[in-house]
Amino acid sequence: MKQRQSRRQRNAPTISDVAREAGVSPMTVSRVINGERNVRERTRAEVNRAIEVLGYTPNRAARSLASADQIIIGLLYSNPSAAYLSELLVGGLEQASRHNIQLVVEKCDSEKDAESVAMRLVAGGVEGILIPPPLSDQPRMLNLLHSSDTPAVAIASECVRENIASVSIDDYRAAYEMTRHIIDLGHRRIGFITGDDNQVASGRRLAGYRDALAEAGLSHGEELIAEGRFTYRSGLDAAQKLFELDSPPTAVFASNDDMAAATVAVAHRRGLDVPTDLTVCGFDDTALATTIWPELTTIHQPIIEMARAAVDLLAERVRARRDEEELESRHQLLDFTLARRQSDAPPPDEKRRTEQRTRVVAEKLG
Amino acid sequence: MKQRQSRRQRNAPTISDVAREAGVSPMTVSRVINGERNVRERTRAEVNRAIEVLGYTPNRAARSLASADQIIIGLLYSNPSAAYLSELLVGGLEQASRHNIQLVVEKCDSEKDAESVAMRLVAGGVEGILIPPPLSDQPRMLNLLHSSDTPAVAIASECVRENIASVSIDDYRAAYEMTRHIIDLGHRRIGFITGDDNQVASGRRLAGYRDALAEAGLSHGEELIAEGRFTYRSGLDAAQKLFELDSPPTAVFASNDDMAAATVAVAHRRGLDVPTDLTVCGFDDTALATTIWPELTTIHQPIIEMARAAVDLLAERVRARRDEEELESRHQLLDFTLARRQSDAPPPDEKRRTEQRTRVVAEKLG
DNA sequence: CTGAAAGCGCTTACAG
DNA sequence: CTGAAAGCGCTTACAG
Repeated sequence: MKQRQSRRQRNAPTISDVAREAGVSPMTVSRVINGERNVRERTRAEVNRAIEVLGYTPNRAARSLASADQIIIGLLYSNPSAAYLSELLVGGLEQASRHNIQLVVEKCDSEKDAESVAMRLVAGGVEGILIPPPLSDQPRMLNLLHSSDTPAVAIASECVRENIASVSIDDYRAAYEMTRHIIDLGHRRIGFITGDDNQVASGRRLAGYRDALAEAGLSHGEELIAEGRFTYRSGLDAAQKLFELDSPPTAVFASNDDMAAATVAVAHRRGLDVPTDLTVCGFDDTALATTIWPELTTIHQPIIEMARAAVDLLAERVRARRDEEELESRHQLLDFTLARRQSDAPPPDEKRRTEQRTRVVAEKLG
Repeated sequence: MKQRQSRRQRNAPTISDVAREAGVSPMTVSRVINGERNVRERTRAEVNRAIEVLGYTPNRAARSLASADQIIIGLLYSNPSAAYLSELLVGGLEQASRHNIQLVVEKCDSEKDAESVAMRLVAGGVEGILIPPPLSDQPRMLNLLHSSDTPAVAIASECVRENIASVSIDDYRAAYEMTRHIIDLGHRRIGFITGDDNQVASGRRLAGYRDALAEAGLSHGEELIAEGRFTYRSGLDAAQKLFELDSPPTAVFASNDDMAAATVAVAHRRGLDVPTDLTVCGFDDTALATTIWPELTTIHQPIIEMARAAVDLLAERVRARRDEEELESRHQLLDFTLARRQSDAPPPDEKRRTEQRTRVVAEKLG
């Protein structure tokens, strides 16, 4: 009879080696490893000695296969924010591997697609789902997760659902502080470009801006608030509108970096220097913020940490679900920072502003 | 007889479920999953359908337990290209998990840091390293990997080292084809903004531009070639220089999107419409290309596929190394595509161009 | 307190 | 090109 060739490649000692060395069964070794108490003290000591002698380390793959304690969670993303995604993945993967959690990353194309991909993931054994923006702001998506009772954590969204947790920064507070920062520089007429109506963050950022102004006694009408939709294109139009005001702002705070960049472009076309003639601030701290010139003062979100926190939160929920515990939804807020760069400055003095306005008018006439 | 209670906790589909669904043996499913080629096309299709239907994901623990051949590789990146990174991760992770390879993603801050992180990875059991740009263009990094005899694959770099493989697109060919595209639109004076001197791709892109012009009998002096360094800022200066020529170009081909975007900005400041008055093309197809207005015509690199290919190549090299085989370095070229968008058009007719030039001069004098 | 048996989900080695 | 069998290293469920 030919001997079947062994399949072992590494020759690390196994639980059976330890058992043989200690003169017990593998089961007993397993008990000792796992700290179960129903093992006679002498037996335990003997096993520990054998472990020591052989330099035994349990095989992780075998453990999680046998115990079925591995958690698989999914990260479902749609295309828009690629720069965002990279940080998300870095943070998420790190935390997942640390806790022996398998993170399945899936892309979907449309909103419709997202729902079917989510259901396929769940059908495929994924026990919880991580939803980054912009998916985390789609009511249908959240409703689906909610009604299918799938543990889920929404990132950078505070959409409240009973059984969905979230991790985000305090958009209201961040917008408030940015506005304060601009006020402290000496600005009195501060324009604002809003974000997309159907993202929750948009409203919060606007509210932060409003409250900071009100608190400083600078409330003015609605003319300094221009509507945007988070796209560069919409920022172009919104900035245009602000500059055409009879008394244009000396600073513009846009609800994201794309629109802030668009504002800088429009300012340049009109011959305004940033920040000497105009302060422009953004939100999000995407790659664009440090690509263009001048680099944008903006709000930085700790995306990597948010991803880590989201993984932890989700793992906790998945375990709770396995144990059939009820878990209330939890909304975790992480700290943002105000990244100050080259696009802000005190307002131009009155003389320079008059010169400018004259120049612009002259060009129009010419 | 009492039925023994099942131990399965999650009810994820297994390889047997897929096999049953597809009407084959688990072995065949395993072959399909692992991309072995000795499976009939029809069988393979059927298995893939079953996988899709059930939403099957292989259990990692079981795989690595059974195969005992788990490979750990590292992806070492430095900060610059975040949008790039996300695609890299998506492609790399997917392929890695497919082949049961553990991908350790590590970030480093500086070039110096990169070297120590690389060595730490290797000391910690990582058997091969993936190097994306801009690290893949740093001679010291490559030399280190080379001399420490660590299997490595450089992405988007064709730096030749004996034992380092690479995956990239044909930068020369891509630049050649973009230049041809601009010529075919009718342009005769085509400006070029170069990339950073110390990246290999820069030279190749320039050569592609040069050869396309020469072939079309359009070679002119060096005046239409402006030096850039891949940054937005350097693009601003380079574009400025091109526009100040006595006979400025009607089209500008920048060596990357950042500099193309800068060119658009400068054109706008000078009152030139893109693409009516000026065609601007970029390279890389980063997020910026579709953020700004007009969206840029540019060269798209299949980054996700490059990452996949890089993982495969690296795994092959790690295995070869385990078996103590010699493997010569391999340089794999993938296909790029020319993404045509809104920033290119035929050259303005002569009349309009004269008007423009007059306007610009008038502004200067005024 | 201890152990024999079965099984986790996959792959290797072999046979057709 | 396909499959039956054995085994990876551990744990669960059960029986003493």
